[in-house]
Amino acid sequence: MTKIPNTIPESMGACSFLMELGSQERERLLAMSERRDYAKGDFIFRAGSPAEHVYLLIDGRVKIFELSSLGREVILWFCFNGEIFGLAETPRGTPREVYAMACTATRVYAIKNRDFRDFLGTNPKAAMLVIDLLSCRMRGLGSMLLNVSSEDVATRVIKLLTRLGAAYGLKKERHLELGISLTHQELADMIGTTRQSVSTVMGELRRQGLVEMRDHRIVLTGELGAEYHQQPDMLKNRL
Amino acid sequence: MTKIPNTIPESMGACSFLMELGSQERERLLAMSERRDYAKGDFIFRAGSPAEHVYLLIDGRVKIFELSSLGREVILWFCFNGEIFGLAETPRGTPREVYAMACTATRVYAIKNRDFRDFLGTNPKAAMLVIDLLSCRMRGLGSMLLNVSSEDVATRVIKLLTRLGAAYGLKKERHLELGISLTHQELADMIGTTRQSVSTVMGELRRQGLVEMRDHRIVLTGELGAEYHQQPDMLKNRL
DNA sequence: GGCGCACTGTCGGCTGGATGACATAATCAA
DNA sequence: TTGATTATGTCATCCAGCCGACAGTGCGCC
Repeated sequence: MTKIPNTIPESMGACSFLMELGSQERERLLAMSERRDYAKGDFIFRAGSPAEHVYLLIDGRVKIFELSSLGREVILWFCFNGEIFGLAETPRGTPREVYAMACTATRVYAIKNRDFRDFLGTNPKAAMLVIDLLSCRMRGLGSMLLNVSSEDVATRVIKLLTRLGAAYGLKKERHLELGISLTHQELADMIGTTRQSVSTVMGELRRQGLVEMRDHRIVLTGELGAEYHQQPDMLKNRL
Repeated sequence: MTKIPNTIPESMGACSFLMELGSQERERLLAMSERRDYAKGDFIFRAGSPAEHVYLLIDGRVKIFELSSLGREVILWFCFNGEIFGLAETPRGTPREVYAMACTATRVYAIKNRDFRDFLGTNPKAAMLVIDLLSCRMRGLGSMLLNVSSEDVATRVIKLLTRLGAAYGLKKERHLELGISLTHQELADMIGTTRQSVSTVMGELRRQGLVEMRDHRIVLTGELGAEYHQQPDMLKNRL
């Protein structure tokens, strides 16, 4: 019932939540929550709407993003099994500032703000976990900001791949296969560029033997797959 | 001794920390901390160094930033009296990922990670404050990311001014004067552009009567100063 | 005073990358 | 199978904004 599939990459543990809770607390949390299912493409919440719940992601993939004034998506991060999202606007009760959309069929448990707050108040360990989680996401946003605001597109793609590799990579021999499949459009929305530019860069990287595709998954090979030990010339200062 | 000057704009209360603590907890915290003074331009910590303390800012202004591979500064935020910083790397004990530099003569109280963690563990209210704080900063970074990755320079400047106005603005008659003075270079580093571009845009805004300078402080006038009630044509979709 | 330094204003030339367009897969539904 | 939809590869065009340069201004310091 509360099966948390162990397909969650270990490295994500840092940002997972359910797994880090003791089973007792987990049960307590789930007891005060309400199950909801969403189809691919459904919004779980939208910017501007009141923030009344936090969400535990049980199954599926959720995209957290903003919309620019021209309607462009800016993806802040993805959520996977066991992660919690919808936290940031909770404390002050301000309206949502981001969108959360199910990328696949998705099951979540929704918890009322007030209940969650009470839970944290009586659960220092859980509160600490939330602090860790927010810190982790903050650092992520910080490094995204660094990327977007002062690196060229090729660098941004490489850094993004590296980051994804660190977060969702599954080791295979000497390679690193991303456990998730993303479109060029999604990659572009994560680094503030266009689909075309991503296609071009990915083409170059493939030709240089740095990435390849295996059934829709990106595989980091060669220097990119080898855990950043030495940096080849073309990667210099880009990781 | 622990005087927190009331020059702190009220709107910043959301992100201030010391002020929100009860005086008892405040004393307890300060008791376990160590005072340190920095001159303008000193680093309080650097990216790469071990993260051993969190800091309470008692007096002065601190700039939190990253460095791009080309050596460009990317300013994440500024800290003012009463705020806490250096939190994000604390939980995992990972090295610093950002730089903290004193912009003016600065006094801080440094608290050992472990002590701070214990403090939070026994102080649900303080833990909740930290959660609020991190959430608040996360949302800030999110909106910065939105800006940088998909708006043009003029829009980014206007949005930045608006945000600064909301955070640090002091109401004067029909105007909004920023309580801090920033150089064009600093503004540029906050929105991922160049000093020249900022100068140009600020010139335009001045000519259009949207901003003016009063003894080194930026003053938002006209539509920009009037608290975003109606949006004039040129601001449409930019706020 | 007068020197030095840091900040601001402005310009012209150059270019990275956005845009739009189109062709080719690959995927899915019926 | 067939048609529709979505993802990818590639190109020619164009322009926002970066860069380098230089002049003007204000301010602190000796």
